[in-house]
Parts: sequence; structure tokens; C-alpha cells
Amino acid sequence: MRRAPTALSRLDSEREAALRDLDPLTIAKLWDNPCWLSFRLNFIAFRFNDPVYRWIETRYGLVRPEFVALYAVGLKDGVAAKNIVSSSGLPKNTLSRAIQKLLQRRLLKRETDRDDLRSYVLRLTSAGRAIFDETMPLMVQQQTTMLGGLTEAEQRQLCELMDKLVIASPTWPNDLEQEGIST
Amino acid sequence: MRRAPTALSRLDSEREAALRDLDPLTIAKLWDNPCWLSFRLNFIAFRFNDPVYRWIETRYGLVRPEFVALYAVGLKDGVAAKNIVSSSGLPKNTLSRAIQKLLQRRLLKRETDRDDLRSYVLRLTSAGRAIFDETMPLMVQQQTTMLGGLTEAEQRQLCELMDKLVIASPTWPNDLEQEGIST
DNA sequence: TCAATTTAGTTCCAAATGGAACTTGACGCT
DNA sequence: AGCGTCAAGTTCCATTTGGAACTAAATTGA
Repeated sequence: MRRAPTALSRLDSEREAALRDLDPLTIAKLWDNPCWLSFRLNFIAFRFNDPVYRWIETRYGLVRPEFVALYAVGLKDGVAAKNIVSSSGLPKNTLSRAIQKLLQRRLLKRETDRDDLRSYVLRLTSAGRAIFDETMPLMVQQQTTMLGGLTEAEQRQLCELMDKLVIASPTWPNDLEQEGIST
Repeated sequence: MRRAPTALSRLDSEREAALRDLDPLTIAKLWDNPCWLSFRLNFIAFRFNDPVYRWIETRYGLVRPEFVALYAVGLKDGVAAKNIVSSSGLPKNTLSRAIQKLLQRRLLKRETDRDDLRSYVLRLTSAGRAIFDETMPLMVQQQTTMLGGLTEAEQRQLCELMDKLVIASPTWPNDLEQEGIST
């Protein structure tokens, strides 16, 4: 199933075969599209997210924002809703509801933050941790599958290039501006 | 797969400053997250999509699936709804409605496909083309801004690495499997 | 120190969403 | 040809979504 990184010649024939499986519009979005970054990001992200979230939904009955919250707390114990909002981009009311649901289902617990009484400190219950621990390897497996066509070095490169983008992201504008606001 | 922070000898001070602007949870998702690919994809995609779609919505009153459809037809004249579905991942009923709306607003026209009477051939009207032409440079500008922190060579690398992923995508499973289905 | 503003999280409700069933046409297969 | 299955696009409807207004707490600043 999983192949070792392939030689260029081998890749070519596989590549031909794979291209035949892509929709013609997908081909156009790849190679005849000035917005190459956006398409590749959204397409690859979708191919990761879609199987993962469908599996989580059928397995645990958790919808996407719920799992986003659970995963975030699993990664970093004690975060607040605001952190999940700013790292995920989901609207805060959606996350508020997701967290309520997780509290009801006892997958999450929370206590008010002593330093800021508006805020709550979130933690996983053991039931929540169990879901996190069971899901993580499957997500990693999906990632491994997706990266299977790249060499180790290429995987590292990709990771580092995307790192740079995320790190630079605070300097990007939050709104498109059509024309410079005149001086 | 755990990753060490990217080594950036010279830009350390800038990097420090940028890191201070990232949410602590974002930092954890970057460097303490086995699913590094998923996070980076979704985060960067969001930072592109969010400003772009908000601008398009306020400027033209087009919601996301509507613009997805318009953009697709702009890129490749004569596509059918099914192509947009498979290249975008949006559900087909959502796209059906989006296309209806664009037809009503005379941004799109369609004729039945002679070779398949179930299907329609979609084209932009000149009004639709005008929107496409006005939006494209702004999207490219946003992309240029986002890639501004990478060298030309790095941008090319990123593009090529993501290419390989998209090309390999037809071999990826559409569903997560917990245990191998025996051979 | 105390109004004025901002921030964390919640609630409200109109609108968007997407699964499932449906319609119509294409494509087997015998 | 005739029958069963599949595919393109639409419609139905229960659920989800997210903007906006809200509450309460923190912060600013004069």
C-alpha cells in the first residue's frame, strides 16, 4: 500500500495515472490559476479534514467545532475559549456552543480563571482524553499517508516553509484594500 | 511527527516579535502538535480565505459557494457543476443553489450539454467576467503579501511540494480505517 | 477614582447548510 | 430492446451557522 519514495522515472508513470483521476477543473486550478496557493491549501486541507471529521462524527457524535475544541484542550491543557477562537478562526459563538456540548457530555470540565473572572480554564476529563488519545494516531496516519509521496527531506522542507508563513501571519492584513488609503 | 522550531539565524528578532503576536495555543499547534500539516494548512488557508470572502461578500453580495462557482467558470469556461463539486469539495446541492443564484443575477449563463442531457455547460456573462477580472488582482495581491516572507526559490519549492500532494491525492483513502481490512 | 472602552463568553434569530430523497437521463448487461 | 444501476442536478427540511446584541468583568485614561 504505502510506497517508499519513488524515483523520478517511476513517478512519471504514476503521475500520468494520477492526473487522469483528477477532474479537468482541478487541473486548471493547479496549473492555470494565478491563485495557486489558495487552491492547493484548500484542496489539500479538504482531503485531510473531510475523512477525519466524518470519522469523528460517526464514531463519537462530535461535530467539527466540538472536536476542534476538544483537540485544542488536549494539546494544551488549561486554554480558554478565546485561544481556541484565535487559533482556529471559528466564530466565538460557535465555539461557545461546542464547549457547552462538551461540558454536558463530560468530555471537558472548566473552572473560572482566578486571574480573569470573565474567562474559564478548560481541561479534558478522562473520557475526553480517551477520545483524544484514540483519534490522534488515526489523524497522524492520515497525515503520513498524504505525505507518503514526499521524501523525508521534502516533508521537512514543506513543514518549515509553512512554519514561516504562520509566523509571518500577524503581519498580514485582515482586510483586503482595493486602493491605498490616500496620504 | 515532532518538529524542532525552524532555525532562522538572522531574523531572530523579527521572529521573536511575530511570535509574541501569536496566540499561545497557536504556538502549541505549531510546535507541539503531531498533526503539523493539518494545522498549517487550515490556518494559512483561513488567513487567505477570510479576508477574500468577506471582501467579495460586502462588495458583490456573493457568498462563498457562489464565488467558488463564479471563479471556477472564470478559470475554465464551459465546466459543469459536477466539476466544481469535485474540485471544491462543496456539496452538490449547495453548488446547485449557488449556480441558480448566479443565473438569476445574470452573472452566469448555461446551456444543456449536447453530449449529456443531464448536464449543463456554464459560461460567464460579461457582468460575471467583470467581477472575476476585478477580484483576481486582489486575490493575487493577498497571495503576494502572504508569500512576502519567502524567497522566490522558497515560493517555487512550496508550490512544487504542494503540487505533488495534489497529484498524489487520488491515491489517498476517502475514509479513515481504524484497522486494516484484511487482504 | 470613576466613567468610557474593550474583552470573554452567551443568547437570539434569520439565513445557510448538507444529508437524503427525488427526477431525469446515461450506461451497462443479458 | 428492456431492466437495473448509476450519474447530474434539484428539492425538501431539520440542523447548524454566524452576525449582532447582550452581560459582566477588565482595562484605560483623565
